[in-house]
Amino acid sequence: MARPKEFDPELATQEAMEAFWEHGYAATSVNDLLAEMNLNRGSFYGTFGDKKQLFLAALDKYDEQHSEEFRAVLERPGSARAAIRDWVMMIARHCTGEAGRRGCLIAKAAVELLPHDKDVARWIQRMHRRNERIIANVLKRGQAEGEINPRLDPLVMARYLLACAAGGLRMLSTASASPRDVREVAEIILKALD
Amino acid sequence: MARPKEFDPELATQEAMEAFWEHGYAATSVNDLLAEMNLNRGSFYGTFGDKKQLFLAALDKYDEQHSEEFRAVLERPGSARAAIRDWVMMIARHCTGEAGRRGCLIAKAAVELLPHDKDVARWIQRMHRRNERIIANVLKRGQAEGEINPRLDPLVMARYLLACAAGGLRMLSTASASPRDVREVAEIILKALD
DNA sequence: TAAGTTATTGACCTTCCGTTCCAGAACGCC
DNA sequence: GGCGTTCTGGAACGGAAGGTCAATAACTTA
Repeated sequence: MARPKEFDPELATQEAMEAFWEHGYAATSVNDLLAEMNLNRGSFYGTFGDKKQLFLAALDKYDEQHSEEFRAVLERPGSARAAIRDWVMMIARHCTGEAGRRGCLIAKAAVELLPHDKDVARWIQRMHRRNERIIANVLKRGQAEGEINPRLDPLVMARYLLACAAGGLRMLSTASASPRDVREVAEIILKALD
Repeated sequence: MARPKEFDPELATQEAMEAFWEHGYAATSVNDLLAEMNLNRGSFYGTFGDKKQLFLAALDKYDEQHSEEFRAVLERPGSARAAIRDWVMMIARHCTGEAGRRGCLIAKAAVELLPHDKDVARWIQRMHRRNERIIANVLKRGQAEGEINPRLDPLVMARYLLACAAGGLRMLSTASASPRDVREVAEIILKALD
């Protein structure tokens, strides 16, 4: 019973996410965002509150899209061990080429804002725990089915995999390592499952 | 044969480094720097050129101080294997408590500036290659002395250790993992040397 | 002590920052 | 077709950003 929006907030959030992903939080000005989102200031502040709230929405959108991709691999039926392997190799692929250059939005947010921003700190910690749990569950299944060394602690191992794959391989990409270099390191990471 | 500076440029660079380390590049304004360095604008621009040049100088200073600490452990005489182990555990210690909260200035610089800043990109790549070389040399020595599996490729292994220790453990610290969590993951990383 | 050089100081410049506000336009409902 | 409500477009805000500049001060050398 009022004038409808002329833009799609979901699509606009997507554009904002891409902009933040490319340039980081501080280096993306509201003007940049308006241009990328094809919005004017009134619509921007009326819909999204302010820059910070939009950033958190962009984090949600990023996680939504990427966690879905990862969970599809990790939680598929069949070999748990192969699922872990494919997940690590998927990250390795994300760490080279164009996608690798951009890095991971969540990691960028953590480095740029986490020490001082309590909202972002909470958000990141929540995601990290969730991811640990997802991987630990796959490991437990692999242990139950005899594919993974049953003497390993699933939660510690999940932490290891998450840190080395999501953190370590990303670091290689910032050092502009070749796809082959990244794959070689990924293989060593996976050896820990034996 | 002219008026001498009233401040110590080295000390001022140190203060600038701490400020950048704490808040990142973009979020540290020139005004912030002036306050931390106890300088006025004229002296600042006269001595350091501009914000960006000062940042590169701060990176140098950071590397100078920290690489010395790491090399002292890595290149000491005695067991190469123990040296690698102590180095990883030293990083683990750096990833908890107050130091862990701040993270690593170089990693922060990489994430914040690398995709778009060619100067920083070059700087980071140079450092990364140097660090790879240092670790690979220790690994080679360990292999020659029969302490480390001789079938491992020293350079690949160096990349692995650097990525997982300097990149992976740092990630745990951003997720505010406990010292014990970090140590457990560090132990798994070191298992790859067997 | 005078000349030459460099450091200090603080005012000042332009540009951009994130945000607010308001007049006008577009819709659903009575 | 008026009415209430929301959205749009853009001007305007105060302040902070990075950087410049000219006047003054402090030192060395001749």
